[in-house]
Amino acid sequence: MFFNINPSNGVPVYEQVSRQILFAVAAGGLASGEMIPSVREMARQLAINPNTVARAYRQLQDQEILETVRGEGMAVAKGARAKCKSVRTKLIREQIAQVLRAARQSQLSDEEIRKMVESELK
Amino acid sequence: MFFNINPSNGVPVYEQVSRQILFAVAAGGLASGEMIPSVREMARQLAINPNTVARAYRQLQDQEILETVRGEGMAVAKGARAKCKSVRTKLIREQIAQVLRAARQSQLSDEEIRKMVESELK
Amino acid sequence: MFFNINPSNGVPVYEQVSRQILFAVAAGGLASGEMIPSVREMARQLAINPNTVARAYRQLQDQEILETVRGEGMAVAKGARAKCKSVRTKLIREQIAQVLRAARQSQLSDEEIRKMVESELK
Amino acid sequence: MFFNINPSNGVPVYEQVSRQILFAVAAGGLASGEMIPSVREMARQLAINPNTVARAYRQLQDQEILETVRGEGMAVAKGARAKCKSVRTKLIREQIAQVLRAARQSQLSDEEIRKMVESELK
DNA sequence: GTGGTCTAGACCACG
DNA sequence: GTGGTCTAGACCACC
Repeated sequence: MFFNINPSNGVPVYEQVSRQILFAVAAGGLASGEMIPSVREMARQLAINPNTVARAYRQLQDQEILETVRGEGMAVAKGARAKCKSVRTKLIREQIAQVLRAARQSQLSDEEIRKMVESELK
Repeated sequence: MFFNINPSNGVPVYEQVSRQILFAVAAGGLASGEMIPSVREMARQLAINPNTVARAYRQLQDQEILETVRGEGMAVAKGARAKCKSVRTKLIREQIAQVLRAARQSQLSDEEIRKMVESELK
Repeated sequence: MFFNINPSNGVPVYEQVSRQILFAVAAGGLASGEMIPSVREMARQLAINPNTVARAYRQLQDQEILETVRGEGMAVAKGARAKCKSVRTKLIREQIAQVLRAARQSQLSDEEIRKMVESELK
Repeated sequence: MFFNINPSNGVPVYEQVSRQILFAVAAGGLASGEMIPSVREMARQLAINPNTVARAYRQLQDQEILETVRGEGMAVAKGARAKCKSVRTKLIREQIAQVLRAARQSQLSDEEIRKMVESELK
């Protein structure tokens, strides 16, 4: 697992964790049925509190992306990849929509917006 | 003033206020030298706490977009419009950059991103 | 608020809290827009830890039954009543289905099951 | 033995095992005196931990539903069938009572409850 | 004052 | 060993 956590980032740590797992599943780096590192192990690797990891895992469990295997740990649920892909797309889409709304509200023309996007895509 | 405030929105209320004033100036709806409603009046109209309005005004004052007129209240500063336009553009630019970073981190290709932007621009 | 918490009940405390709020909304005891007691206040009344209350509230917020009003507290979201009613019914329905499945799996006839239900309804 | 074990099910695995044996005896699928598979054999078949099977067997032994036969293994005890039937009934009865309590607490009328039960009985 | 996040440490049932 | 729950106490931004 190669996760980067930035604790002073505005984005909550548990969100960073769950999002990176979600993206990893969406990208195929974590397959259905595969076990993920235990709460304690992940906490140790990321140098954060186990409760924070547990919260991230719980969030994914609520979305049926992870499932607990009693006494063993947590595994990627079946059908998780499709779900993660769609969630990922929806997340990005929402963010884009939000920015574009702000941009328009501030009277930028579509052409100006496009130019900004292109210049940021480099 | 036709501002919409949404207190259960994620965005701090004082931010919503100051941003909407900033955008109004940038768009020419508020001209240099024009007086803006008093803290109390604005608070009454928006049904929010006067402290919150004061904070928004203070923030704009720090950016030299508003200025106090002794004994009268606050007015839009000289040169505010140009400043607001540039701030507005920088704000939007930053937001776009941030979203694009997130999109890339989640493994979307530039082409997919462009398509999403276009579809959201409708 | 007249909530009963039983900490040694099998059912997690945060679940008891969120369920009782959900039922109160479903029953009309808490109307949309109404503020609910603050995390700290509720924790004090129930003599439990604020974090536990916060978890219950968060759970309801994820279901869009509660919403946070910045700096003020949490309020019952609009449309919450209908949602609570349907969730409540679904919860009960699931439990009933589960029990009936168990009953049938253990070879009880429908008639015997009906008799048990009636006798328990007293 | 045709048992289904689901480790990500909420119900402890050892409970699932012991309950399914209990039901099998109650239903007559396992007669008094009949040997049941050894701990190891059962564990192999169900692909679970032998300790878990042992715990299930021990539980049934405590209820005098299974008994050890020196040097041979475990067998269904004399009088087990009647006992299993009564345990089974008690279990179901308790579950029904519990659900009905929950249903009432959530303000459903007896009539509504009956309707739900009937609809779930199909 | 409010909720939100994070840490720390404890206890539990389960396998 | 695993996850789940709960407590306690700290810090933050916001109103």
